[in-house]
Amino acid sequence: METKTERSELTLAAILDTSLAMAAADGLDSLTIGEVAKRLGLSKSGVFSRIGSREALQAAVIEEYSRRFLADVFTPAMREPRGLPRLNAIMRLWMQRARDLEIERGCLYCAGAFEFDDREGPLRELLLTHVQRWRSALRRTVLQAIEAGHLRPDVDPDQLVFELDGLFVALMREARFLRDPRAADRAWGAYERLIGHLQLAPPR
Amino acid sequence: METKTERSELTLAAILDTSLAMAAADGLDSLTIGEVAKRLGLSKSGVFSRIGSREALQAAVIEEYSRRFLADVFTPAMREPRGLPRLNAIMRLWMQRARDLEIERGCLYCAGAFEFDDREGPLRELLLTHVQRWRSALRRTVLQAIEAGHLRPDVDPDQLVFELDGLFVALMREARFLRDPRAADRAWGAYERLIGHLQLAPPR
DNA sequence: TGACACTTCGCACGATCGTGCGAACATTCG
DNA sequence: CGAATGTTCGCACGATCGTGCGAAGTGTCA
Repeated sequence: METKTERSELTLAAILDTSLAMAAADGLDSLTIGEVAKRLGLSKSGVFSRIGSREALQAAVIEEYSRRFLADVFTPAMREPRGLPRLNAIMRLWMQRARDLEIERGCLYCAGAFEFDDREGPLRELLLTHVQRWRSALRRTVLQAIEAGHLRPDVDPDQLVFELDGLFVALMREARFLRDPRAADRAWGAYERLIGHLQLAPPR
Repeated sequence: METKTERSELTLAAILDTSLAMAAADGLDSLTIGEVAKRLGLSKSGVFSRIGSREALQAAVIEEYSRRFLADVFTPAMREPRGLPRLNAIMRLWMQRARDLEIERGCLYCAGAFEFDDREGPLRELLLTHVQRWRSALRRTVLQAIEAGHLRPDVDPDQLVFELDGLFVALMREARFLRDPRAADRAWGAYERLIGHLQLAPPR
């Protein structure tokens, strides 16, 4: 069955893709309708009529980013067995996505966090929801690794989630602001050392 | 001797203080002359004539932030003996400043890093200079701790600086975006565990 | 007192932003 | 073919931005 892709859906997808790149790089604030239109060779009102409003576009960008993030990192890792193997897969895929894409394009979860840390409103709420949903998934995986006996039973899952998630914010800053090409290696090294100390049977 | 504080210097100091608060909270981008004027009860052109240009104000804010940061964290820590005591003092004062001030006002080094990660220009250069100067000081302290035999000789100082600095970016995000009141405790706990594994004589 | 320096204000400018509206265009259907 | 539907554009609006310029206020000193 051929999906009835109307022309509008194609332009909408193009708008979303361009907007995603702009927002990840410079933040959701500097995502302007005029700039999106210019990059796509459309008129400002042409873009506007597709998206309804600027805030709707920003919300759509957040949703789309979350969708791709989960598809790249979480979904493939779910094929690994529960516990430490799955946690390792998550971290490996996460870092791989960072190395292949986000060091160039930027990470919306990182940039957005510092944009919306003091601002109230539906966009903050939406971003927060997605970030916390991801952290819950991470926490669940950590708990399974403890239950499976892969990690020491006295591991505090919230503390570990804080450190794992924080590692990525640190990686993004190191790679994109300081522009240190060794950032990805440093982040992976930090993870290996961290998880090594928390395993039940230490590696050696 | 009474310093000849002209009226203009007082208003300039007030402008700088207000601007610093605005920039730390919402970023240097959303630091607008009109908003500064409104908060101070001045006219827009009154503010403008004091600062010369918007970019000059942003640059002055970066300088002032660095000055206060060093005065709060680095200068007092220099009174501690070289090596691990001084490193511990730095981390304690840094976290204390975070807890007392920056969780409320925001951290310019963190917010600025994600604002200027993809943008070129003199402001990026200025911010980068100050951040790297701070990291150099941190690195020097780590090296002294290794030389003094407080830390294991195989410690990679750049890796450690990455993790220490990254801990703060993670702390800021956790406290300000996710608004977790346990963020400061988690960051301090992560530091203690990290440094505990790198000491020559492990604590036990 | 009048002259002068300094500080601040009122006002206007061009640019850019989001948004609304009616016209132009393409496509499909009767 | 004409009518209808959906997509995009041109244009205008009010708001806000940084900036420039001349006038008003405020103080100091001859």
